[in-house]
Amino acid sequence: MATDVQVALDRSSPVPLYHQVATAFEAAIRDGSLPPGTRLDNEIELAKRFSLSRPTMRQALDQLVQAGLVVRRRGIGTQVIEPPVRRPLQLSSLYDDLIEQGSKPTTQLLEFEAVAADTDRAELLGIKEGSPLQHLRRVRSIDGTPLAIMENWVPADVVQLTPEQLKHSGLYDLMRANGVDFRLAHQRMGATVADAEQSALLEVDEGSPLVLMERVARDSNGQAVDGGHHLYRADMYSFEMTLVK
Amino acid sequence: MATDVQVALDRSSPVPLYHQVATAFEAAIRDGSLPPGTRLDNEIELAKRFSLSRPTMRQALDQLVQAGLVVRRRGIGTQVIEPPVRRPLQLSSLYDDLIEQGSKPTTQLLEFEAVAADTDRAELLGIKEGSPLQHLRRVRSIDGTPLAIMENWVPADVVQLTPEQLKHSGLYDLMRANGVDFRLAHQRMGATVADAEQSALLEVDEGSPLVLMERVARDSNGQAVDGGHHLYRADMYSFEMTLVK
DNA sequence: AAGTGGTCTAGACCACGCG
DNA sequence: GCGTGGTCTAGACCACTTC
Repeated sequence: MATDVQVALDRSSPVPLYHQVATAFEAAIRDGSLPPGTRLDNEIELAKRFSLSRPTMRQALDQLVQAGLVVRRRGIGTQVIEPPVRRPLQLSSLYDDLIEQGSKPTTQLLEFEAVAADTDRAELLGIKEGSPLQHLRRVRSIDGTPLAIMENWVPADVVQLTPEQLKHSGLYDLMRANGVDFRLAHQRMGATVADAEQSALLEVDEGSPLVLMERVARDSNGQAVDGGHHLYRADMYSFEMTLVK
Repeated sequence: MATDVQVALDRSSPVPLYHQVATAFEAAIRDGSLPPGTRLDNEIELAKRFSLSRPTMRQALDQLVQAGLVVRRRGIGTQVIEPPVRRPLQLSSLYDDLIEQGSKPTTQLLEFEAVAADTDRAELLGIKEGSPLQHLRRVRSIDGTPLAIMENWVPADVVQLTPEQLKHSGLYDLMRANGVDFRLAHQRMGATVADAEQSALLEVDEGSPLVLMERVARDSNGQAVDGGHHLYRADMYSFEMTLVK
């Protein structure tokens, strides 16, 4: 089996070796060099080829498993999996597609104000009631078509935002640039229908389906740094994920 | 900081040591023995305490990170984060979810028939057009309240289902019992609104929001073993997940 | 019996955060 | 400077699948 993946390993790079290797394999799988069903060499052979130890090679392969790109079975080997099929009809990840095509999302800032945390917000973010928050409400559009209404609450002590900044950058980019180190997020996805105001903002009929996402993001201290409530047009957005056992 | 987690390690058990340790910590975190903010001992200390090597102890801690239970930072240490009401991403079915919550779901089998794969279905499952499939359509209720309309396509060569079995078990349980080894699933979530038939089945108003989930599950061979198209009442279902790093 | 991945060990050096 | 997690090595034994 030809598993001729080319890797230019840079041992002086800050990027871990296992990640360099995994990235190379991921690229080879995605561009078709390693078509679905391909059986990779065993990990000892691969480790030898890249002059790595077996544990390091394993760490790279584990990353591919986690990404849902290969399956591994003892006694059998490692095989490239069938990629998920994107159906052109119905719901599609138009947002991702447009981003890949080079379209630029634009953001309209509807509201930006300092507020005190009410009971719900305080509980959600794990902070004291009455704590100072920044509340923002935005509409994100792509090529002039509204895609989402995004409402966020950011604790004032995390970062001080300005309306000017928010017009030119995404919230998360902005927060990262200000030293916020996102580590994990809990999110919940559901569905709802557009009311009068929402339908006007998103340019859809009242009663149209919307994807609802609520998210709490935390930094490396475990401190909540953002609470988000987002509504997406269902005809322009769906959330794809790969679950690995 | 008192990190007095008790573990009865069984080295003769088929359960890996790192998993035994991780499970013990997970239990301690979930039951409050290790409240949020608790700082664990460093991994070398922990390894010594459980008589494990450092890599094995690390593997256990990595599992906790992956589950979104702790954060680790070099130079700082390992800290327990907010109480994990959320469950991690995992392969599951609605039936499994409900069982875990202690509820008693019931299933009504609307349709069960042998069909040949049409173009869409063949592409979705990665099989030949015209291949024999089992098509089923069910309504899942909980305590008498309809929760979901579930439509599935299962290749005939994967498992032979019977209507009788489907009334008493979840589809995934049934398939597992027949030797199907689920390994991964690709799924997509979106939103839609109930049409006349759907609203009648789910006992909601026409135009009510529904959570749409499409899923392709694969076994350890990478073969597609189920294609599902599920509609959930938005007022009774949402999907929670934890994203790490 | 041969080959595979899964687990485990006992070290080593490095990058980072802090005092 | 010190302690922390992050990375990497070079082995070992085992469980499982296939022939």
